[in-house]
Amino acid sequence: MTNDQNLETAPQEVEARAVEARVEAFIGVREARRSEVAEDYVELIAELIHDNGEARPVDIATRMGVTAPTVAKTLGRLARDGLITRAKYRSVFLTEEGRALAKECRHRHEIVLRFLLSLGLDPETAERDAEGIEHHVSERTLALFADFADRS
Amino acid sequence: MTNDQNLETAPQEVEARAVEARVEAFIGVREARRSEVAEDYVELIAELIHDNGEARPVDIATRMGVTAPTVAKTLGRLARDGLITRAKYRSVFLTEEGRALAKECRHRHEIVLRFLLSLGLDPETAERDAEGIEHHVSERTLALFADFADRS
DNA sequence: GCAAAAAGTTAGCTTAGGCTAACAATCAAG
DNA sequence: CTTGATTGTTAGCCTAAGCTAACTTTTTGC
Repeated sequence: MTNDQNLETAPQEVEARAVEARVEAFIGVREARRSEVAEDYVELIAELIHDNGEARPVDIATRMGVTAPTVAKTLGRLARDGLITRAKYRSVFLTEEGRALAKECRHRHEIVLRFLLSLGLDPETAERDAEGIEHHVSERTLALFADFADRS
Repeated sequence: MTNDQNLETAPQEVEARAVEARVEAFIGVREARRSEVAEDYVELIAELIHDNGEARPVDIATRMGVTAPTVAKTLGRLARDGLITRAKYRSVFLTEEGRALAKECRHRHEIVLRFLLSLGLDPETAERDAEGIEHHVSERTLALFADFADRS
């Protein structure tokens, strides 16, 4: 410690802490990114099961805007990670864990969407932004969003 | 068209349009994801140049929370995409295009951060969420955020 | 001015998430 | 019950973004 004024927090320490927070933020965002696709799939699968009684890969592909092989590969990952079960050439089902995740995602999506709409955004833009934002809101922010939407 | 009531918009058409909007949202989010890393780097490089007079790969690595080889590879892509220039074993510089992007990102980041703070969020969480959210807010939403923060 | 430390690079591996082409299975009409 | 359309899978490719290990270059301290 080759330092003087230690009675008050030195400016460079404040700065250092800010930088550290930023680094944490970057790392956190990278982590969030890794589960984004899984969350989108699980949420969509739940929706398809609810609406159509089943979630077929072809419908997932259409709704996600990707090709069938991409869906197949992603479903393989979801199955490996214990979020879905499936049999060859058959529809997809959510595991207990998958259902829980889907529910949580839907909840977040709805709050974010409701919040954006209550801010005065048009529905199309709100939908689009919500889709991107929902994976990056902390519990704390979500609570504030819900609160705000309720008050409006 | 084996359909009846065409005087009003049929419910399944409304539904179809909603689904289409959702698909567009997914595609849009995927596009946004592709430029997220580049935006983060460019923004950070601008910051380092401003604060330290130069942007060294080692500092980028530390601040991004990744290793030096990862930075090297990413810088290669940024150079290829015309956002930065660099010479071997030397610091990194932004091109005109890179500077413009950095400025835009910083602007977005600041608005989102200011907005979250004005909602009542603590600074650490705000920083973290802003980092994730900033890449997914449309111009329209950004305007509403700025407006809200100003009014607070 | 040289040796050690720090910084930068290269090679090579991994995973995720896209794609097309080719093939296999299922389903639906006839 | 067969055949053609639809759906699903597999193989193989690509890019991005991460890593470690090994190497080169630059900087720094004596």
